[in-house]
Amino acid sequence: MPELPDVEVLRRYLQSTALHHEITDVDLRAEALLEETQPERLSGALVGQQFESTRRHGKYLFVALDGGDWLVLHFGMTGDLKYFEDPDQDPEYDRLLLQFANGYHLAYIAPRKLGEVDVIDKPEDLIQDRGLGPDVKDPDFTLETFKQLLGSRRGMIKTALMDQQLMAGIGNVYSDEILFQARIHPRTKVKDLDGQKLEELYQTMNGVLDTAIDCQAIPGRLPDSYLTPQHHQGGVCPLCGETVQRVKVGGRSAYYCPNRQGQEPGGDGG
DNA sequence: ACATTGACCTGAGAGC
DNA sequence: TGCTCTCAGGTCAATG
Repeated sequence: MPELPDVEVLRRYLQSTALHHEITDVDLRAEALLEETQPERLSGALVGQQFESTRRHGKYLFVALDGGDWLVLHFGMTGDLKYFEDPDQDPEYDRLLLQFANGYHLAYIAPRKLGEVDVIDKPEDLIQDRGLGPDVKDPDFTLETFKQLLGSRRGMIKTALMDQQLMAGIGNVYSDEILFQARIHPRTKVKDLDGQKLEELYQTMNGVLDTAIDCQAIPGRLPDSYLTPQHHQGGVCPLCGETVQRVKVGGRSAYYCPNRQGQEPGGDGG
């Protein structure tokens, strides 16, 4: 779930619920989620403070505290947030639970504990330390940027789209959705895409990400023409009914429609 | 450079 | 019911 659109939806959710309430208690139930923060610093930075604003870079969510620190949340493969009042609504697998002075709670949910919770001085530090590329939804991420980054790539397009060091935000599901909408086979070599095709891909990428955000990143709300709800074995192409194919790309399962996106590329060389 | 694999950690679902 | 196996939306490190 938590790729750029999902994280953007979570950012807006937190923004509209948990801002400007004093944090009165912090309960971290899985210390392994802390990658570069001492447990004491977490509560020390949060208790008595309020969330002031939010930022997102790729799949990372940053929340500014009025004390000057930033809370970092990364959602791994299964992370989620829930803001609630009634303790009976405390969700399963809540790994971090914040209590606010208004009686509400914010739960960070991570069944697989593959996410990250940290407190840092500023987002730029983490972006630099992790070597993240530019966020693909940043206004500065232009067609020219996109073409320039891909210009030196020799590998497959799906791998490039998912490389957070190259460009940040796209994961396995949305890379497949973007390539499906652009009618490009996931194993296509970047160098085999001409300028025209790259421009189409760029426009498609923006369209898919914007649409997904508009749909709250809920697969069932996506347009009927979207592949994402069929992103599993036995799924069928929403446009032609062909059974989707699964291939390994960069260690991940890529799903695509062999009818609309072609068979394995390569061989004839043009 | 790039591809591949395994590790991290846990749960869901299928098959027996 | 219980066991085993495979897969899962991410990231990182090690190895060809």
